[in-house]
Amino acid sequence: MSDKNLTLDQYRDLAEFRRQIRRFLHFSESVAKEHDIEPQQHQLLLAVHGLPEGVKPTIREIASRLFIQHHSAVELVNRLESTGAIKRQHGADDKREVWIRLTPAGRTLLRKLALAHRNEMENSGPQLARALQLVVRQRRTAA
Amino acid sequence: MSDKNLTLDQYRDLAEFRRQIRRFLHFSESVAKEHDIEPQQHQLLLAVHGLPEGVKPTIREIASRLFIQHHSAVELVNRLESTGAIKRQHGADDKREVWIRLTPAGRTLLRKLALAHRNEMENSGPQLARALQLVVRQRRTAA
DNA sequence: CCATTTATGTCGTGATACGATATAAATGTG
DNA sequence: CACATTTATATCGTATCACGACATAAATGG
Repeated sequence: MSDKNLTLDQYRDLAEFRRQIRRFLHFSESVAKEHDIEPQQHQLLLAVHGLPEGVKPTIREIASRLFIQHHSAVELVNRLESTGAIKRQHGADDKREVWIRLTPAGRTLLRKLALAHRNEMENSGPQLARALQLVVRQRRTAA
Repeated sequence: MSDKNLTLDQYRDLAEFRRQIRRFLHFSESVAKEHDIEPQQHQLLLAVHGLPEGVKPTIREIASRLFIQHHSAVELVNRLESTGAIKRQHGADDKREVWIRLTPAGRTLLRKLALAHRNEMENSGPQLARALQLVVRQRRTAA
């Protein structure tokens, strides 16, 4: 099914794919810091605000969506709360839960960042798509 | 040219795109740690081995390709050298330069990781492509 | 009613990336 | 050819982040 070796071109395609991801992430980190927010905190804001319909914005849910442990999410929430971008709201139903709510300041901040990202996708989008295509294509035509 | 507002769906598409990137990176980090190497060190190995034809594997070149400062690359190289995955080779031409060379152990390690990534792309590839498409499409049909 | 599970929080640690700073080799300019 | 400048690498202290280990409180299930 899958060959046990890789050609040099396959390494290069993988490297180029990672490079494009890093290019995008580097842009994202720069924009975040220009707006005085740490990159990971920005991503938590986006994850909360971009939650699908009907999903509760709890610590655990967000941690799961960010692929981090719950206590890592707790720390991000602590920092975001201290800067005033979010506030904690204790669960009305289940009192163990903590619901994360963006403050007006948090929403304003996220909107600026999201607009910058939307614009950047005009550059990153095609480059990422191309690099991704090369990796996936090589995968299919291997063997 | 670009609207100053975003719909909730646009936030959700951006969030989903970031989620897919994080899913892939989380997989990548897991595989790296299973092979007893730190994620960033793995990426440096790949960047070196996947260098285009004729590009010198110097610290500065690699730092540029990873979008990090040169001294951050120095630290990664220090750790990789201490684990025996790479070795430093002083530039024959320009004695200031340090050329990074994978050791046989480093190449074996990278090959295992690259194979695992190539397989994973079968899952991540389509999911990433779909999420990316939604973000870029929304960008085009906005306004 | 109490053992267990679930949700969140605290603490200490290690990897990473950075700015500031340092050193050595190469280069340019008079 | 001296010497100021640039280039390539390295060191040091600091902050963010993610983790494992552990703790606490609320919900749940025999």
